[in-house]
Amino acid sequence: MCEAMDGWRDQGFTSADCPVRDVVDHLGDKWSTLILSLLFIGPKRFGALRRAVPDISQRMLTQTLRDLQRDGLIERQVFPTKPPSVEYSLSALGMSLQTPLNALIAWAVEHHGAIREARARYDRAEAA
Amino acid sequence: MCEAMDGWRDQGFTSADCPVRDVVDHLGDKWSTLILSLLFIGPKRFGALRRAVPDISQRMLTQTLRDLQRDGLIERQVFPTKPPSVEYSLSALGMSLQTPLNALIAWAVEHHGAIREARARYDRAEAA
DNA sequence: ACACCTGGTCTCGAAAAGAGACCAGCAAAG
DNA sequence: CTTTGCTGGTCTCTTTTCGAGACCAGGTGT
Repeated sequence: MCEAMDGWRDQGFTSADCPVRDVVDHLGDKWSTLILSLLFIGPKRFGALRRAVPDISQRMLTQTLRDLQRDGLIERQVFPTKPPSVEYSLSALGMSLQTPLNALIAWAVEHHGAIREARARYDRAEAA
Repeated sequence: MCEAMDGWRDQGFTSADCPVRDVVDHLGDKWSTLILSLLFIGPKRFGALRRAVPDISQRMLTQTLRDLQRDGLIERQVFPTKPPSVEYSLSALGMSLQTPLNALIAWAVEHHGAIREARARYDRAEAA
């Protein structure tokens, strides 16, 4: 697809290592963006994240966190407390994502109404 | 999760109609972002999109386009040519997404290397 | 008559996600 | 001193989703 990236297409990206694919696919994990936006506020423990996103399964939370950690966006730190607690926090790389991601979130908030209207219109039209 | 959205949490969003969920989930469709980034360049026909993204199945392309259309981000126009051709283009709403989405794409391009390194580091560490 | 272009839809097997049980280790309650 | 609960996970099972590829209509070129 990097055919799309006007200025970037000449840099020799194939589908496989196209930055857009590589990065956006992960943000497209449905949960990743959500988790990141929570960590923008500050470090959170596993349980806190689970409570903050009630409809994520424990399994997916674990997996999402691991993926983000693997990509170097977040850091995992285990504290040897009585019930050992695990804290997740943004890495420097993760921090740098904050600005563009927040811009996107702001767009979402601003145009949410328009999208819901468009959806309703579409559904009404196809019902006929 | 809208607990996360500092300023927005008090506006009465539940999980169900939280703008972040509603919008980001769709961008998280893996293909949506890709298709949108192609349409930022200009209107494209179905076949052109399929050729531009070689590893998308026809089924998913159709579905992705329909979802984007439903959300009012793109418009579909049928031309009654000999083999009827269909052109997809951005709506005004879709246009407004261009700036924030491009910011994200720019981030992806800039930090792609760092992510790949982090990934390699992680994989090397867990292999031990 | 034949293959072929267009933009799709239908079916089927594989892969991924969700729900929920289960686990170890320790602490406080009873 | 047994029970209950908290911690952060993993394992299994079921449901959803996805990808590959066949098929379709209708017109055109050969």
